Amino acid sequence: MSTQYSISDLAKEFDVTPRTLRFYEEKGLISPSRDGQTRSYSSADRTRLRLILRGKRLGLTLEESAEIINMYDAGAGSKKQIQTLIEKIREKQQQLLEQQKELKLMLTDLRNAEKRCLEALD
Amino acid sequence: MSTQYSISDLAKEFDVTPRTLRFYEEKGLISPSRDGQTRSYSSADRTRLRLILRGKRLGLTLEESAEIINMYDAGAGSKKQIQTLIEKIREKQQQLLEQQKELKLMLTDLRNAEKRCLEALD
DNA sequence: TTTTAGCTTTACGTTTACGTAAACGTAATA
DNA sequence: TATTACGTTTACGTAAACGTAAAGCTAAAA
Repeated sequence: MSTQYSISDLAKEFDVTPRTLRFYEEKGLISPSRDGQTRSYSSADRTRLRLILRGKRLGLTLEESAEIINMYDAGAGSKKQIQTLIEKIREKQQQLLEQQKELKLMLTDLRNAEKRCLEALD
Repeated sequence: MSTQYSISDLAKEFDVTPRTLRFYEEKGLISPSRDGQTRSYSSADRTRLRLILRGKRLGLTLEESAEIINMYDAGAGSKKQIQTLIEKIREKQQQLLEQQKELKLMLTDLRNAEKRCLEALD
């Protein structure tokens, strides 16, 4: 059998609580299989979790992350579906590029603030 | 008198509701003066608002934005205060740099997803 | 003068992303 | 055998960031 993870395995690895993982499942973000009653996470589930958390660190909502993740998984689908996906992907890329600009602005400002503070230390 | 703005002036310019501006004031993020009973925003207030919203677009909480903004404004203060500020500024810079990495990762992933989708269109 | 437009405060409602506790099952360990 | 550790579901609670509605003041326009 391929590697499977328990709920607390993943919780510890990614520093979240089991509650969080159950919540993500409730929201349809991850769908681990069951070993009897208990959840069993595949490495694909683990990857999904990593992507969700990456999205969170960028300030995305869970829904937005779900949208992006479903883009990765979209190999199948009709031509029309795929084209819609491509549009959404490009939209999201645009958003991230904007965010990158804001981030640079803020970093510049912070460096200036630091400089002023250092100068104030004379 | 220097330029002053009404609550709806700023709301329109930054595409937020007056409620949002009152909320920020309630949280101590902006402190417009009063023209009798009504709020009157200076260009400094306007700048603070711009910084708050920039922080929001980066996924910062209002409290985090407030922290950063207070860094900009910190010209005065004791040496110890300033040194504490500098540490916080560097911390925040570190966070933003990490965020920048995540962002690049996600952009790369999205470009790959786009590519796969395009290839699936054969 | 009455209506309209915009401002105010007060206060309860809403969504997101979980936290926390109750009540229970199971399996290994003391 | 009883405790400990881990899992489950169900359900109410919570913080953040506003939305929305009520009730009232004020000035300009119809």
